[in-house]
Amino acid sequence: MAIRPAEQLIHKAAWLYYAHGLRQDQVASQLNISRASVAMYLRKARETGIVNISTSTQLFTDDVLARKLEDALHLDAVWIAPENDHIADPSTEIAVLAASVFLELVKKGDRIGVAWGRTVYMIADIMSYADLQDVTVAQLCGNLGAPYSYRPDQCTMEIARRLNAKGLNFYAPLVLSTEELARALRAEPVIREQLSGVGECDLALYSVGAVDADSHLVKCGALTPSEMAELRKQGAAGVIAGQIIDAGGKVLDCSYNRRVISAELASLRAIARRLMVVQEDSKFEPLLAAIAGGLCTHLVVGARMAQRLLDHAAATTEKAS
Amino acid sequence: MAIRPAEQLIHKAAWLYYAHGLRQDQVASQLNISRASVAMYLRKARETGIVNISTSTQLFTDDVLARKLEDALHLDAVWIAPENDHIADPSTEIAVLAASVFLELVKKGDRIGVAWGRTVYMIADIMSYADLQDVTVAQLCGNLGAPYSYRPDQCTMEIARRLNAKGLNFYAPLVLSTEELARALRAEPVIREQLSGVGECDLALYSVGAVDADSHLVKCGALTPSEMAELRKQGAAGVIAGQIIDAGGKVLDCSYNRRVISAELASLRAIARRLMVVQEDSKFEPLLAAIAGGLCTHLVVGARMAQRLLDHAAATTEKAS
DNA sequence: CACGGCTCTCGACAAAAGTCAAACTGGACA
DNA sequence: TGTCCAGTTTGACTTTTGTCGAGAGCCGTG
Repeated sequence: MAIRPAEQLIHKAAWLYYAHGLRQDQVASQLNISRASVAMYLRKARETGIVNISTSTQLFTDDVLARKLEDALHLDAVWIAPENDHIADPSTEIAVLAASVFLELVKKGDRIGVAWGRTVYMIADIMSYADLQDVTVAQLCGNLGAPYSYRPDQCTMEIARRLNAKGLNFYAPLVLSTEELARALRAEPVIREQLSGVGECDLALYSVGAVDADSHLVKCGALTPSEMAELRKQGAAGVIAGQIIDAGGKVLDCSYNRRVISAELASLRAIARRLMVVQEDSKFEPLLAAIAGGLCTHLVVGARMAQRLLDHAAATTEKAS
Repeated sequence: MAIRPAEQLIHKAAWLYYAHGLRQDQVASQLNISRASVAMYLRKARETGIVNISTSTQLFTDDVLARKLEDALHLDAVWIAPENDHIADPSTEIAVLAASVFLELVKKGDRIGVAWGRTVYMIADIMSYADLQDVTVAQLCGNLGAPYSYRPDQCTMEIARRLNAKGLNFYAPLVLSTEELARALRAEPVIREQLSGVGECDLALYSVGAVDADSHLVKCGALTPSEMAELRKQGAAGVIAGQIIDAGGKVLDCSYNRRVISAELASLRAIARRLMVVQEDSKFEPLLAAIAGGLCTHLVVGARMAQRLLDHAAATTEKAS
């Protein structure tokens, strides 16, 4: 990890330019190189996270709607991505926002737990690089050899790479074929240690999955569409870190869940900051379930979803009174 | 604290430009304003800390010398500002570095204790703005009505202003004329509360003062040159947050110290991260005393001072063996 | 209602930064 | 030793950004 001479130069150029406010040609003459090289070094510095340019995400919390949602759902912070007509792709907007929010929440020395899914991977993919020292990114659930790029281990590793952090992968499959095997595996020292480490995380990043044929669990072969439909009838409302939860946000009592190797919900709740990001409007019920289960303290959603959540909360309190 | 419409625009422009990577003219057409206005908004955004551009200070820790110092003095981290011939003003360089380091160490929700002095004020003055929410900057010692701009309360307030944080000033003078009065004042609920709050700080920022006629304490009239000389004879080695310490880093047993209203050294040591910045080469002995007293976990110094510290440490261990 | 004083905005120009093909390095290898 | 290659570095060019003075709107005031 010793700094290579080339990197030295990048650091120096970045320092002179960004911290001292010199112009590129001044930096160039200080370092005895051409201005073009300086420009190149600076680009590298930005790309690798040697310099960090971050914009405050205040704008998205200062929304009245966001404040109301925080109150109504008892969340620590809510960010709402606008979904006007002239915004090309709301779901990308949400991911960009989520990436910014995430970077704002990460601190040096943190241990971060990440789950997986299209959303999480999209955030990882969009996220800018940062040079955080002493950060660990830990996988929250077992692996699934999916034909997609967003496998659990890939989500973890990509985020670790972006933050220049240590990636901690899970050495187990997400689902096993029998409950005994899952139990036995969970008792393995390596796995047990990893699972118990979840509660020591300072920050979690995940989304919530839908309980339908489009779910990752189905796409990746962990469950068949009919099994999924059956679970739904039994009360499945959402998927968190590979586990099925009911409308109350509790682990559903079913064979599938007993065969899963993943972080216990109690461990997740022990994480101080739990950032949940939901892109799809269709994930309304799953999100409600996750919130009911206290699985989220920080929330990033689109404007439509936010409105729906607020309407629902209002209707619920009205009914109660 | 509600966002004004103008600030809304600044936020939006900053977001589109920095987070989405649009060009200024694209931002301008999105927001239906001229490109010149966008440029102006972006400057404001940078100036007010809505966007944060920070460069990693790795370069200055990755120095071999820095590593050795960390080991030799048992410090958590050391940053060394270069002092080559072509660096115009080493002391400014140290302050710039210290400001960056400081911003890197601050986290949201932190409570920060700051002492005072030329160095601290210079850091505050040089420090770029940031939009940290939920940060408190607390004054570590009583006030001194000095004919300088770097009064204790001003150091505190300026840093608070830069971070967009809450400033917590001390409602007491630094030195009183009698010990009784100091004791009585320390017992006052307001003051007592403030003093006991020091230990709850997450981060401290201070320098160490010299024990000579140039000391702030003398310049500001807290002590006469001859009193200072007398204290020196009694073993005074440095000044920390307005208090005189001996070579071992302990509070010197003297009337002056008993008349001072300031954070107890034990409270200071209870702060997890203690950033000490020393600009002047002449403050070698005071710095040694501060380090001996465990008053510093993170250190920013110039190259010459670093070398001297290391030589001293080597000599000391040699003698011991 | 006309008048300064004020802020905000814009167009045009100047300055700075980004980019690219070509030249140049310093090994690795035949 | 020569040649090839991958990665830098550079000068020249283009694009983007910063700035400044002029003008437009907008108060409170005489």
